[in-house]
Amino acid sequence: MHLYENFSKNKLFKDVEISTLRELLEEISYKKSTYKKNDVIALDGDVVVGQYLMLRGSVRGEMTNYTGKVVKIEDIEGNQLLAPAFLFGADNHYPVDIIANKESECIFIEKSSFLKLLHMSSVVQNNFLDIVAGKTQFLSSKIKFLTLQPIKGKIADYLLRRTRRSLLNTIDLPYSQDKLADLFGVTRPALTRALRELDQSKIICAKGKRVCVLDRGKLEEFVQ
Amino acid sequence: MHLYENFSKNKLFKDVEISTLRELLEEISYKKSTYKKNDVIALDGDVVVGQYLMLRGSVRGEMTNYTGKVVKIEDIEGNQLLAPAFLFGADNHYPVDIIANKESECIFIEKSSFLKLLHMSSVVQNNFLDIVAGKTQFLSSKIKFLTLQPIKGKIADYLLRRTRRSLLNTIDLPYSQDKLADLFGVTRPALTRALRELDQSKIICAKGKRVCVLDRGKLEEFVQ
DNA sequence: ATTAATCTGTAACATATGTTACGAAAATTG
DNA sequence: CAATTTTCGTAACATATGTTACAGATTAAT
Repeated sequence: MHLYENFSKNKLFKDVEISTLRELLEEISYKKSTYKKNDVIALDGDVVVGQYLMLRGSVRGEMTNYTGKVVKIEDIEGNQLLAPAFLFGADNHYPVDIIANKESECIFIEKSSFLKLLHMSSVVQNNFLDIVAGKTQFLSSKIKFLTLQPIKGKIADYLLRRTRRSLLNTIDLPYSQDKLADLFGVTRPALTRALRELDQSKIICAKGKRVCVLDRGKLEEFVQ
Repeated sequence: MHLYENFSKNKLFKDVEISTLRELLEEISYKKSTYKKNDVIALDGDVVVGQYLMLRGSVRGEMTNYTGKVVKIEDIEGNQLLAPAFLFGADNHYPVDIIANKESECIFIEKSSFLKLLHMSSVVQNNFLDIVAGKTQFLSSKIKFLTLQPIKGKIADYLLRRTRRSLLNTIDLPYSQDKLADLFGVTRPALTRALRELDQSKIICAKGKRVCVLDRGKLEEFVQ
């Protein structure tokens, strides 16, 4: 598969024909990098001088403080932009550490080239605006999630969202409890404790990574 | 002063000549509303069907949960956009309650008109992108502020930022402790307690709204 | 100036979560 | 399969913050 086809799956190029995309890309310069698991792509505070487009793989954005507390903000999988909102606006610094979850491949486009790209195509420009707006929306809900509810609320929120569409009430957690604790901004023993208590109250049945929602109504009461 | 001059102070129209602005505004329709103190401009969850531009006044955006816990996200003063990132992207719902702090005046532009406005002027379009990006940046730092540090860290962060540029180490808090507690996402007695403890440790001197930083170094240790 | 409303300091107590530590279970690696 | 590493369950204890309540201080309204 040629690089263009990889590019074209990126949300930035939604509704852009491959032929158009080829023309666009011929006008700008970019470079490709490959990252191994746990490689650091960018550090919190680094100056943002261009835009990363992920072609394949998985990376995570996480915040840490001096004491080592971690809050994972999100996993970014596949064909996305990294930190899209930080090339513009007043504060051009990465807000998180960006770290590869597994072998990943990115394209880096310098700001001047990226601006050119946006100016050449209003479709790309609109896509970019949608992406940035989506990021703001994501962060808003993240604040709600992180600040407005205690641990059981977060568990309930997390489980209910992930079993909403499936007919089954059972899911396999995609993370270890340790990672999930980072996502919730709490410690691992606290998360385990909360899971155990929900299990003992027969609201969920949690055995390792497999979790089954037994009483949706009661679980909903924890979401705030 | 004519309405146009009020508009032109809005960040959306940065670097737009008044004459150009007049032409732009003649092409689109909008309506003006006035709000009294504590009037609700939009509620969390309402569908976003257009863009509010504030012309004067002060409003706040705050999140609440069912139990009444409040987290004030920000005060928006003067010539700004309200919830700019929520007209685009996938989730077109207000993420917060938007409430007038005092008598305020807004213009409402429906989405179709607003799109027209963006398409008519690339300067306006760039400004809008900067505004949305700035919002994301603001929310990122908000997450750090709210989740990564305990109360004294928040106080330290707040005080240090506000005395950084001033030669004096003294500031008058612009809010009551009650409002400040909302901004920090904590309860008022907890905030008072923390302030008192910092006062007793001679790190700050807090009497009512007047707060003086006595030991910058020690205060910085609380910021994480 | 008086009254009413709001704000501040305080305290006793409840609760949620963090800290640290350890062994058992499970998964991964050689 | 055995060895190693990671993950999970658990517990005792520490700490931060929430809850509720009340009185004195300050500010705003009449």
